[in-house]
Amino acid sequence: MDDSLFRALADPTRRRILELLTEKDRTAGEIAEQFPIAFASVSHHLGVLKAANLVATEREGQFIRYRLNTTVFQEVVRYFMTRFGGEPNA
Amino acid sequence: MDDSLFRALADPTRRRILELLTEKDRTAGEIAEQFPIAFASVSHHLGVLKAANLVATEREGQFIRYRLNTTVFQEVVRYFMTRFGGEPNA
DNA sequence: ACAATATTTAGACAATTGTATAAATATCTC
DNA sequence: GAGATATTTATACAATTGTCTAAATATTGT
Repeated sequence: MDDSLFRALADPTRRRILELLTEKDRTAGEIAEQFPIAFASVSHHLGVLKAANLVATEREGQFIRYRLNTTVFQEVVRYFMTRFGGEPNA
Repeated sequence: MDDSLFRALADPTRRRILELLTEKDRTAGEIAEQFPIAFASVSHHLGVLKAANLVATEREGQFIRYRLNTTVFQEVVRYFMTRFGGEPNA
């Protein structure tokens, strides 16, 4: 399991971004305007999420649209299920 | 979902500690000797895991035994299932 | 080609974090 | 109670991170 994945999930702003993307795909600007921090800061968070493969992007003219990479979330769930989902210890 | 939980999971040493605890409960010393870092550093990590409620402790004489708190892991799985486990977006 | 809009990248800085050593606390044995 | 073992807490420091402003890149429309 990749280290960048858990580091990416460690920040509350990034988790909020992911939750926004569960509702619908959004452009960087649409995402950024939901937060009180600078656009450049949100862009940085988006970069972290993308590096962790939690989101994917597609250019649409001047806009860049972000969407969830649901595959990776399934891997996260599998990680927790297999390692920690079992019966309690002796 | 508590912020301390995700921050606790963000460190690879701490995730390794959790994996060790899936095998069997262990004392702080047994855990610490698995890592190349100082005992005090491992103790710090154990404190973080405990603060996040990912582990619980019980004193056994001079030893302190750590065990997984499986309840919290189920909450983590539920978090990912409910928010990100659904169908892909439009 | 220029100006406007959308987004990222670069550089700087303060806050957080992981690690270390040393000191403190707790338990056990003699 | 003194000494040994187990563990945590305190303090310091280097590395990482989140945020900012300013500059750079990309696209669109005139």
